Amino acid sequence: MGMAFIEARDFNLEATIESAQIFGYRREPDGSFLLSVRGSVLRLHQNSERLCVQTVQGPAVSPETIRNYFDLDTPMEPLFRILEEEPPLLDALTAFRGLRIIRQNPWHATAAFIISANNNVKRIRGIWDRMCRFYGRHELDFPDTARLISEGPEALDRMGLGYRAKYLWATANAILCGPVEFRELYTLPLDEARRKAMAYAGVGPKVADCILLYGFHRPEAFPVDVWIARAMRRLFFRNRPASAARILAFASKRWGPWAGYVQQYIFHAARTIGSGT
DNA sequence: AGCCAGGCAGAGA
DNA sequence: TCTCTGCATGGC
Repeated sequence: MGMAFIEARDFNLEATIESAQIFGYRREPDGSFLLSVRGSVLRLHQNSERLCVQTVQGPAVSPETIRNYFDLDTPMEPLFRILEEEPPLLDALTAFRGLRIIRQNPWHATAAFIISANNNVKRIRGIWDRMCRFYGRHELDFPDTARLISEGPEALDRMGLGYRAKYLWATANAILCGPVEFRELYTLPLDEARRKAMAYAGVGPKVADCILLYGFHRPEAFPVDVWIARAMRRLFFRNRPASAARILAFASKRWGPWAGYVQQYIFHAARTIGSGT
């Protein structure tokens, strides 16, 4: 069983994993996390600035891959400076300093956030687990597009996605048949990438920004869901009504390339610390 | 027991 | 472009 230690400064493993950017993981009683990274199952434990990585299943994962997966080589000072200059966001920074955006599998992000529409985190996790158990080789193994399609649309209908099943089915087929177009989302200008992403079934403005932020690591994307909309109105719009489009424009202008990162701190704070006062 | 959930698609104005 | 509605399901 391989074991490695990785120096990880300005990193908060718990906040990173539990901030609902990924849904397939298991929290162990001792506080460590079990999750699938690039096809292998890892057991992760953080001890101050040291990350302990154990390979539980599959080939050993290199430290470089771990650093890339958790975005550990991006200096966080610019983000911390931004958050320090925003009084409404100081609590979130204090609570979750070191929360980072994971470089997850693009298809996983696409599937997860198609499932997430008009849904709740508990249930999204339940659906994710069910799909891993049915399609995968183990309980953290989410199916790739080919595997999903191999079982036919009826199998997907039994996973509890409701009306989203047909969206995920259509999008899985589109991605499998057009992998080059899918990969273009890494490099296309943001608005063009948004339009391309929204061409997939079940992908609107919000899910498109989730796909770009979490799946293609484009931190300038800023998904506005009901939690973010509420928090932003309260923190920056004096509780006045503001459309999602207006909130997005505000965030992009104010935080630019870090908007998506700021969003993750606001989102996690809104869901865990609460929206009091 | 009804409201809500990391919204989207389609229709109509 | 904008607003409005129906939508599957289950947690609370």
